[in-house]
Amino acid sequence: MEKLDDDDAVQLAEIFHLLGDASRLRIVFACLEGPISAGVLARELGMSASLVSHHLRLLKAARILAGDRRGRQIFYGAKDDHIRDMVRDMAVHIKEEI
Amino acid sequence: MEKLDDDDAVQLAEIFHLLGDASRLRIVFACLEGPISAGVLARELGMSASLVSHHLRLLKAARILAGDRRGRQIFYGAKDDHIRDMVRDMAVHIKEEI
DNA sequence: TTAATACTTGAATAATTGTTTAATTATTAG
DNA sequence: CTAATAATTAAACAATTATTCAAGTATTAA
Repeated sequence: MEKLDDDDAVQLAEIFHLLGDASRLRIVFACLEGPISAGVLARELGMSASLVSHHLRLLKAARILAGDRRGRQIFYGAKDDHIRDMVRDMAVHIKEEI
Repeated sequence: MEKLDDDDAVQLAEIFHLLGDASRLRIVFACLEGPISAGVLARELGMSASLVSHHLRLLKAARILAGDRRGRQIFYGAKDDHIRDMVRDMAVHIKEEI
């Protein structure tokens, strides 16, 4: 890992870009702790349901989060363990740095 | 590492946001390979000198890159080893994921 | 000094994107 | 069935930001 071609750069940048918004990042971290419904996310983070939903759509599309419907609620969590570890590791790295 | 308060989210998001642009990401990776002048960066990446300079300013401000003047050229590289490792690790994680 | 090179800066533009508002779909309870 | 809850969607808006263009500041060579 040293070389980064143009397509890699675009793909990588897309993921970084998704994590590069404070609202979305807070949503992602809230989901890392365990499945949480869209409504509870909105309430706990103090965002409108609409805004949370918009961000969830992007995070789902990027396969960072996954939704699991149960009744009329949809619970969101990390798409898989690898994603969870990745996000945590990146946060650890950056927090050490600052 | 589980809790992320609002300030953390903003700070973290700022770094992610900087890496979340393909042009800037290509600049960062080019600099990871070793000190490289702004002009060579522009030529090799096919960007205008002005654009590269604007991006370098942001990356310097965030202490991701550092510049070292030598004659009339300024060579840019990772601010320190920790930054270098961090960026590489994040890229590795994400490339594994996709 | 002047001329040339290397890089930066500021202003303007073009494009993207985060957020809101209002309307809509899905699911369940009565 | 209707009413109520949970979430999504579309359109519009506001704000941010990537990029370009033109002018400006260092540094060195002649």
